Amino acid sequence: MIQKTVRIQDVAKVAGVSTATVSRALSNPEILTEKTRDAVFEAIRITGYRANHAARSLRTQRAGAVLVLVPSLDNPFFSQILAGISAAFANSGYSVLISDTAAKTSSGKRHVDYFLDSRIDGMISLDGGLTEQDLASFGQSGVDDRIVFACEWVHGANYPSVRSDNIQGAKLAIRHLYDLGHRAIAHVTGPKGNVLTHARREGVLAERKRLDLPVRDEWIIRGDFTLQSGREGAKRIVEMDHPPTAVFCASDMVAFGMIAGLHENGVSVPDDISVIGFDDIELSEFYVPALTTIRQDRRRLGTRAADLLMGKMRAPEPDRITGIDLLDVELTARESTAPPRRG
Amino acid sequence: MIQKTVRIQDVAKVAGVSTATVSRALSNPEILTEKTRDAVFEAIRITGYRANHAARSLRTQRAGAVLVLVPSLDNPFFSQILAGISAAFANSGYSVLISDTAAKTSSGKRHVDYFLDSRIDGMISLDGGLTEQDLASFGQSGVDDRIVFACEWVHGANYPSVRSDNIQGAKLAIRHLYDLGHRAIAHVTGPKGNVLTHARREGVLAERKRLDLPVRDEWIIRGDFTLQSGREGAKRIVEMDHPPTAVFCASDMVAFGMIAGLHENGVSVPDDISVIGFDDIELSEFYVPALTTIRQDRRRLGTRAADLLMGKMRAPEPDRITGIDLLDVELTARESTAPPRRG
DNA sequence: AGCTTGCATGTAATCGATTACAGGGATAGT
DNA sequence: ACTATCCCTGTAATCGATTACATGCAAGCT
Repeated sequence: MIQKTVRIQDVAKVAGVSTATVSRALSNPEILTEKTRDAVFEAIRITGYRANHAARSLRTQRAGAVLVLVPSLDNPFFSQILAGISAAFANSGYSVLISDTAAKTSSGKRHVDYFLDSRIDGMISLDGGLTEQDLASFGQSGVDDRIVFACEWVHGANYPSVRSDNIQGAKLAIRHLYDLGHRAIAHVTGPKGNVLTHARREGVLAERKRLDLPVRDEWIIRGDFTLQSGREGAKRIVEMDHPPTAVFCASDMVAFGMIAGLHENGVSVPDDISVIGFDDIELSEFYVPALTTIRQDRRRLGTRAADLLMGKMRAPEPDRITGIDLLDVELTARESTAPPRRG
Repeated sequence: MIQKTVRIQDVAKVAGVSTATVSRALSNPEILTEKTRDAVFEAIRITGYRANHAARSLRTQRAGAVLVLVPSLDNPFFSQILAGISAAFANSGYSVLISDTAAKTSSGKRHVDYFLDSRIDGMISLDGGLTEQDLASFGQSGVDDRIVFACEWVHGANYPSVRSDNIQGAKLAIRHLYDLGHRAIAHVTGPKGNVLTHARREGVLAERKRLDLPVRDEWIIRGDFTLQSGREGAKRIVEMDHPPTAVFCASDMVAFGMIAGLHENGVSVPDDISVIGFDDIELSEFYVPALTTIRQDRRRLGTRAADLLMGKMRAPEPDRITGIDLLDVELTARESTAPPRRG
């Protein structure tokens, strides 16, 4: 049964008032007489009226939606951040659109298009790897001040961002391995150019230096946050003349790939080699061996970013605060790390 | 630099034509003279014009967006389905909105609201657990024929759906364990009321009967597709007087939880107990032991559903085909299953 | 030449909600 | 009683793109 659209006029007619009054009942109920207000709400109930989003959006020049850019939905790491964002926007009148940047590359669609088509009012990017071109487009379109980064960020650009203390996290990881007695420590990094890769490696190098640990170029292994890259890292390690006794992986997914890869080669974790990850996704507790890792407060990363963006979108304009909101991380020790085997 | 909005009028002025012509250049370029068309495109280039989505949507009465309902983004199972959906809609003019139904329950927002606000033209639900109330709302609003289910479906309701052959998958799993020599086989189900739970259990029971396997009530264990429920299942199993020698888990995530839980209790997989999952998410290959599982073609599940929905949305109306598109599944044998230990 | 046909383009109504401004009624003050 | 004030409500313009209908022009036909 298709029922033809109920317009604000229909409600007005039923309630015996003007369209303006109906509109006000919805946006400013307190300025109406109680009697009028009740009549309108009753009419809305009777007619089953629902505001047409397109019409409202056209008139108010606001889209009522925000876009979240996710590097990859394959990685369960992002789910809790998204949950946090969704929760924060739940009763705000904004819809949350999610777009997977990895999937989107195939189509030629650019993200600034969402702004330019006035489909969104703001954006949270969990992807720090936007192209120069994208960023330039944002600048030119004057939407710069409705963009917030979470988790990742863009090096050198002045967007507000919420992020974990990655350097500190990496230091904690190295320190943990050191305390267990490890000296030969390898690190599987994230992909080239990624800001997290850089920050975490920086933490590794700093702590390694501070503790005066032995250094070997081959112990810094390029990865890309995927399971597959962890497995490849494992292959590299088992072929080394001087293999490390412990590996710090730049993400939990990499750590899983690493442990799986070592396992395939008959190397046992943590008996032969210790492995530590980064993120503390839910699965880490359920891996075998349970993964020692650096915990990020993913949900808070999301809610903070959402609150930040809502503030930006509400602000009159000149509020060009581009602060960095740094969240603490902590070590979660489980089974995948242990003292090195006595040679 | 904020530049004021370029309207279709501005383009028309620059090109020396009417607004109608500009509009036509965008929607029906072939009906214009080459000369006019070029002039319009040139003017669009010069002015940097972008169509206002709200205005177009208001006039055409189409939202240009579809909504995908996901039970939980925590489960990486859904990522590839989403990727498939996104890819299918990539150049269709539709945006894809993603909503996590688990996260949404906290807010009072109902999914039919998206239709009623004319924010979306159609919906793909990966969640078969919509409330009666939701379904009734869809029916009343006459949006029934713009809804497609993928992966899950609603029992007894006549929505078109794309799904894997769950019964067959369960049978394959049981058969695989049987062939390895197992006779005492347990099954951790999905949550109560879920259609997948039902189908997979049905497959288990049918195959168990066909192979004349021993039956024990406690060998059917209630789960809910989560890691946690797998772990709890493991706890139940280790406390049994007559524990099974193999367990078929209703999802890979449950299987991971199961293996982790068994491990915590000193039970080794597959040496002591074999475990098989369902889904074949990417991680299954990287778990230790690598998980034997039933493979679903997740990406195709997504693209098929998307194509189906696009057809529905294009159709004149009466095309009320409510078919079921059943996709084949296959067994992927890995390390987590092995012949039972010789007592 | 006069008339039809067909095609390209223009004019203006329209989608539905918001809101500036106008208007009207009640209350209070002199 | 008359006027000023305030508050509530109504009228109508507006947001920007689409499209039914009108128009005008050129080509083809008799």
